[in-house]
Amino acid sequence: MSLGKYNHKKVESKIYSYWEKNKLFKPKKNKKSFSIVIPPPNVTGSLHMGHALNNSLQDVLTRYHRMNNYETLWQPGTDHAGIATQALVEKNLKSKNIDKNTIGREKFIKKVWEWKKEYGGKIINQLKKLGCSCDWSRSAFTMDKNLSQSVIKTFVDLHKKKLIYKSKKLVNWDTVLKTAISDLEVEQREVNSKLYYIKYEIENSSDFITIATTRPETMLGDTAIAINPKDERYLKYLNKFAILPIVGRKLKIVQDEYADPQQGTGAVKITPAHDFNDFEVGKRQKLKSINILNEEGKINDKAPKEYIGLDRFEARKKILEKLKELQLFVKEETIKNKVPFGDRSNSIIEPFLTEQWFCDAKKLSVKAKFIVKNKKTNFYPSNWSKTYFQWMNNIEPWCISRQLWWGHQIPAWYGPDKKIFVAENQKIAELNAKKFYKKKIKLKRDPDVLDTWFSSGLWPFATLGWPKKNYFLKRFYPTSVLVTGFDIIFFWVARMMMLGMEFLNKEPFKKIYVHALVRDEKGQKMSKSKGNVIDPLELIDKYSADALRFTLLSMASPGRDVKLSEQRVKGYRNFLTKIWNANNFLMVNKCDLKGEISSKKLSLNINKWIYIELINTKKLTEKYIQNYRFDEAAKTIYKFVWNSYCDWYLELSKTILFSNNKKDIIEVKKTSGQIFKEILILLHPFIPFITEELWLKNKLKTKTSKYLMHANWLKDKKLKADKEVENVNQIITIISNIRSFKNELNITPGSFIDVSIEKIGKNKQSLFFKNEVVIKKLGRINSILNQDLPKQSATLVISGEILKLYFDKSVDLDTIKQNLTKKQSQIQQDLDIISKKLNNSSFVERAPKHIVEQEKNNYNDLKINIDKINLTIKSLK
RNA sequence: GGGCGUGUAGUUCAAUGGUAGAACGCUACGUUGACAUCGUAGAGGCCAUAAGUUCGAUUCUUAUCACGCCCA
Repeated sequence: MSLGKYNHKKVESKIYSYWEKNKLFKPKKNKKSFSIVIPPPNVTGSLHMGHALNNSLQDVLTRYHRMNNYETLWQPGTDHAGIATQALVEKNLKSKNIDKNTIGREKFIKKVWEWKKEYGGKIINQLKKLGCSCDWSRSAFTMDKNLSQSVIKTFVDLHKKKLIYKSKKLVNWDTVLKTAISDLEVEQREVNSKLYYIKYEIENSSDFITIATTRPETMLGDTAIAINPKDERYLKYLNKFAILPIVGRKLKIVQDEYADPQQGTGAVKITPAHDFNDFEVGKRQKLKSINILNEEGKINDKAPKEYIGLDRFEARKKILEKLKELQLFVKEETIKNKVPFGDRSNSIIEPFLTEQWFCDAKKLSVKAKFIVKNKKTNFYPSNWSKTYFQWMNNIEPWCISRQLWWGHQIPAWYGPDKKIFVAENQKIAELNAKKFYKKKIKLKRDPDVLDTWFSSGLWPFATLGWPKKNYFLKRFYPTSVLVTGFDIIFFWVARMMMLGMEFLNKEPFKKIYVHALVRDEKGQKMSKSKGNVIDPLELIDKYSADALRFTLLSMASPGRDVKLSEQRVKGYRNFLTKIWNANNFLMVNKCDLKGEISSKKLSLNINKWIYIELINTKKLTEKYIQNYRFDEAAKTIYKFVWNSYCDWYLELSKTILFSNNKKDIIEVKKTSGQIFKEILILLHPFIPFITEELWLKNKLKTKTSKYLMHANWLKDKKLKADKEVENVNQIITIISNIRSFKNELNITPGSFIDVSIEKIGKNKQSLFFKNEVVIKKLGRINSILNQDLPKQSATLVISGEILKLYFDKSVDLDTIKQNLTKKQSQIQQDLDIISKKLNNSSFVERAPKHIVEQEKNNYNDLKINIDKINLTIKSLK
């Protein structure tokens, strides 16, 4: 009888709409609370494998706690992704021949909002496909009004505390995006470069000093040459001047430790406006900084005419040509060096002298470090705290202003004399200005916006309502756990810790679970350019969201990358089918999922056995979830459902279901149904769709809800394993042994045989007779005899007990002997090892007693076994 | 240069100071009372190398060799 196949496509969308319609994602008042804030995906983004893993993990935790009497909030939302979004909308407009500068800031921002309204929900819908049980009614966006207010308040407060300040410094400048970016957004890449050696003439002399540089174009901004104080080669030039080629500027020759005698020629040109090290030298030596670039990376009017307007790389070429012409070019060497690239624009980053807003991260880091050191916040795996400290200990001022339009505009206004008024809004700023200037003054607002991570840094409390002290903030802050990838520990986690501690004086998360990256099956990072990207939505379409989730979860071992292959997803799809079919079996046999049967009242050994297996599985699963070992948790349930329940229990139970014993049949129907119901509950956090579907299909319900999503996990029940339960394990061993034996002897597995247990001790014989029906059915046995038959038999030894099997066709004695001999030598090997140990007096003396005892028992067991085998081999001769 | 991590079955990964496990793949065979997206059985490992600690090391320590990532 076929009961139809599982159609995940229909089921998953249907089930999700039920949950949504019935508002099951909202927190329900309960004793304890549990909260997670989602790492907000970029509003421009679409779901990739990293999101799939990250959110599957969060959903397991959320659903698990929701089903365990926690008032549970999974706070969702998206990030406005300043640069990415602006670039995207800009490109869209460009394709319509609209330039953002002609329509102006206000209209452009309107366009961005329009774009957001139309396409910004994409990733949210994709998260829904994955089954995420976020409270969507609370969905937040970093540019929302209330979040913007938190951002402004944060800025103003930090400014008041002098933790935010404006300063003229070298920053990392992206010449494509025309904005400053933070250190973290710069990627150092090793590339093949050339080191050029250039002669600078010494003033009033025929001498030259040779310097080496990879960036000759910056010489236009040179203001000194540095030599190491210990470098005797150059002492003669001290306090003299060199003449900057092409430009003709006089450069002071200064002593500075920064000049490394081992590097290049040991003399180094100093360009304070275009190199971070040179900038420091410039400060020490009180040098002028001459900026020779404009914001597009082109040479500006501080340079000789012929170079003005040239791109930096064009200028490099021209300058080298000119130097050759002037015979000041010495040589070039091919070298490898690290060059900074912008992670968004992929262009070479320029150190660029500008005025920017900075946040004093060093001061903010103090409390953030303290809280982790004191274990109020713990990393899982704990090693990540090292990464966290390493960065925190070497923290630099955080450049927070960006020359963009899309983002939180900095709440700073300028008077005509550039006096800065930082305030929550223009009115207050103007009021302050009025006080300051003693008259009404028109102020100009800072055009820059804040780094997107600045607002993301407020995420765990701003989304809960801060600075308002409402119910959600009180109930759910600090959040229980943050689930995130290691790649944003600095970007995001560290900043939330700093800002959370600064403003709420409480850690934003109690735990930080750091998961790995998802790679392809060969271990390569997935990237569009490599073409090895596996689209989670395609896998969902093909195999279901449940299968994808289960795959990702069972592969999420700590400290290891997830190497995803489609085969695995397929395998777990089969698991879903298995569950579906098990349900079909229960339906066909009218098993009772709704009835309750007390575990204490169970009388059949197989029922007790499966019940105990269930309890153990549940305990283990709980332990693993609490330790964030989702891989082990998934494995544990998988094994229980497939092996214990489907392979053994359901098979064993058939002997009763198809018998005439009404009382036993009822007990089996109830037990099989109840265990299955518990399986649905256990599995729900991992594979929510199919479990909910089966729950609804069976019309199961709890006191408060008809949805599985709001059911509770099995309460701890105690059931002790008694001898009868142990017997089930023995029965399984016996059946397995008989099956393998037949297989080894090439006996058709389907054929029925007779078995004699005459040689088995009387007390153990009862096991066979008490469980005769089961052993006969699954072992395919005609009759179990307590007397050997007068015909040819094959001898099988199972844990030291001898069984005689009678086959219809004659059996090759040699094969049996071979088999026994093989087993004999295996056991002998083990025995040798153990006896060696037991004969070692220092082992017996020093090893813990229970280990010695255990080894002795092992020895005895093996000895009995091998003796029986030896006897059997002899009897075969 | 500093830091972190990983080397275990064909593959992907577990576990463990006391006889090495799983999944997938592979091989053979199919018993129609849920399931071939299945069942039963089977093959597969000097636990990277070397030394040390220990009664005992795949597990702890150190070194070496590979590979990966982060920071400078």
